Amino acid sequence: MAISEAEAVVMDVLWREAPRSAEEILAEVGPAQNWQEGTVKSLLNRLLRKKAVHAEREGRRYLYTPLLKREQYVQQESKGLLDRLFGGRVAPLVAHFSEQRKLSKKDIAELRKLLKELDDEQP
Amino acid sequence: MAISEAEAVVMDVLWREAPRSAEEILAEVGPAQNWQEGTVKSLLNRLLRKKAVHAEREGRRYLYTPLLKREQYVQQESKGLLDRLFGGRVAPLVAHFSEQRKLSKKDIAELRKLLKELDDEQP
DNA sequence: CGCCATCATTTACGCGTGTAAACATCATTC
DNA sequence: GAATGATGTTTACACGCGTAAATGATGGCG
Repeated sequence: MAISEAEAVVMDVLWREAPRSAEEILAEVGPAQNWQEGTVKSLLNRLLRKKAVHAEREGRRYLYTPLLKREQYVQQESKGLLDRLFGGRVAPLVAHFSEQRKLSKKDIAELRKLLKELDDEQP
Repeated sequence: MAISEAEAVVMDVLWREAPRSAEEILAEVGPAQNWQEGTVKSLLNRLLRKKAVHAEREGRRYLYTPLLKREQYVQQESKGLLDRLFGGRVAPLVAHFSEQRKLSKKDIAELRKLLKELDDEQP
């Protein structure tokens, strides 16, 4: 089963640093999200059930470690969107952002560099 | 309220051609999706409630037309993903697909063309 | 040892979703 | 004009999600 958006917020904390306790996660995510302790605990339990995190007892509490890798998650999510909206092809997606004027100078520079590298690697 | 994935499938049919009757929509989407008539009707009603489509009586049935434009929907969806996963920047997204070897020759060619055009337009 | 503070686990609840059956409406045919 | 068939509308139901309160377990303190 796919992990939900709220769950992904918790994963994000763990991807930045792990292992972490529920309390630490709450501290990092509570203010921005306005979540209470119970909320975070529930999300952690659902993530456990989905085998997206692993919990290891440390004294009185548990420390949580991500099992699902960020790269995997990003992969699934972006492939889903790409397939649903752009026929699975990257260029139309970029074209979309381009039309939308959502390409920053920095983006353009980086894209150029990226293409150059692809060139070099495959002459 | 945002439109759901199943609802988007119905919208897709309407974006390809509109107006259309429920029956026509079912004919196009039923086989692939394994949906029954009631399902499509419900989705249409929810889309009506969300003001994503408009219905106009034509004799005994209704003809549905999209109100939400495909471009708007694509915009929302892709901005959401971009913000959530790539800090709102396009280049990292493309880099991600590049690492994943998801860039086809065609993609690369098109991206190159796109960058060239951006160049020309803003000398 | 018994109680309090900490954690975690369970249970709850309203809401959207996917899916569809039940019901209502209305035009067409006998 | 009543029965039939085609459409649309209402209602239903299980499930995941966001959010949190209630309950349970456990280790430390007096």
